[in-house]
Amino acid sequence: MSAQDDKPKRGRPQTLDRDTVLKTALMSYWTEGPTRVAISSICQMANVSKPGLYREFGSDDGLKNAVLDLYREMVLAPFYDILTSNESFDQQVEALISFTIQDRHPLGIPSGCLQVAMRAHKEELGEITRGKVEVLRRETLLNYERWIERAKSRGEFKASISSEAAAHFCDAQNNGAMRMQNEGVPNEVIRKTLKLAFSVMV
Amino acid sequence: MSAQDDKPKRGRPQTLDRDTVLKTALMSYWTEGPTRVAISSICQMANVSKPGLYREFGSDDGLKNAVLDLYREMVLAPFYDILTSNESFDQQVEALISFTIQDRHPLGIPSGCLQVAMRAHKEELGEITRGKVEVLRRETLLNYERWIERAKSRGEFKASISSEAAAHFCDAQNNGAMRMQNEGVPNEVIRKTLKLAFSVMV
DNA sequence: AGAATTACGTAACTAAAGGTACGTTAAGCG
DNA sequence: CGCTTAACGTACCTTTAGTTACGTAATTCT
Repeated sequence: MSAQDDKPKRGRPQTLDRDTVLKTALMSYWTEGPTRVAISSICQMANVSKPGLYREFGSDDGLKNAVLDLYREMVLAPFYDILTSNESFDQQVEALISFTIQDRHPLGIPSGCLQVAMRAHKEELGEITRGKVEVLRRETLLNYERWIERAKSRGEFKASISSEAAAHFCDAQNNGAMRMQNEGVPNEVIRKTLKLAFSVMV
Repeated sequence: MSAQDDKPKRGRPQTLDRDTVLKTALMSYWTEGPTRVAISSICQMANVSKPGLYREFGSDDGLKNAVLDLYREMVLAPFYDILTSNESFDQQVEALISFTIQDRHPLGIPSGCLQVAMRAHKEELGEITRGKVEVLRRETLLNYERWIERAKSRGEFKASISSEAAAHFCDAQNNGAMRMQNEGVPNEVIRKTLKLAFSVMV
């Protein structure tokens, strides 16, 4: 199991940089939309050949699936972290809002959310990617649910509603914020809608 | 201006039924998603030839644009009507929720909302359709805004938030509900999230 | 060194979808 | 009747995007 770097490599060494391809694809999908980026375009940007990419990821579907894994690690995990932090519930809500509507230009981060986009385009994705999207959706909802359960047990959650429905509610607010961002609604307006929405819980 | 039915028709009479094509396309786009239905497929279902359809609508873009007009008339207008009814604000809210989560199977209506789908796929649409989508988006927001202004002037609107932001908030809730419907969330859960959301306003 | 192995990338192939050229047909007009 | 007008629909064209066949190059093993 100790897959060290020193593999006794046989045959021509690989020059394709998996990480570069993944990051290139991630940013493209995020910026342009997951169904609007051609494999060829990714190959050009990442300076790899099409067969090279196919050797590494198997298919368009395989690539998107791998990109989602990366997105989960880079974006979703930090988001989830807020939900399990040691802050108070209303501090966490505040953190979620800040995370969501932070000014992204300076950070080189595209607007919107790749998960939201993938979910909106679910039907146009391959089988593997669709499966991953569904897994991430459930994971997201579960994280919200646990967060709310914890807040309830501390008496910090005010609304009288099932944690399941509350999780869907939070998810809807986040989706809405990401959509507004894509549609060009000013960040301040988005912030107000989120504040209003979350005010029913704290 | 009196374009009566009795046109002095010259040349071969048209057999293509514009209305049938529009309804067929509308239901297909609504059910499958506006970017997942091929022109050829609509032609087959509506029993028209491709050149025939192109003669009538000019292009894929023209067809989608015309379909949106029909959707506005068939679905959005009745929705807007709720916002201008003579009921009290909370009755209107109740009506909106009922309209949104009504059981559609018996009525032969697909789940989700074509406007929501079009907005989510805006980048993949032609210029004309994209324009129409934007017009409808503004119209929807404006209708919410007027509704809220009216409720405020009657003292029925409780939240202290600009009408603009409140309109975006309502729009987000509706979008969220339609997305949940597409993702298979039970109607009762959707109802609960809507109740929770709108509870901040009444 | 040469056999075995593995990755490389050019140049195709294939399918799907939007769109159209063009000969045909059905009407009114003179 | 034939001329004009206008819609009809078969059979194509064109582009785009996912995918791969195949000859070549770079390594390790014996």
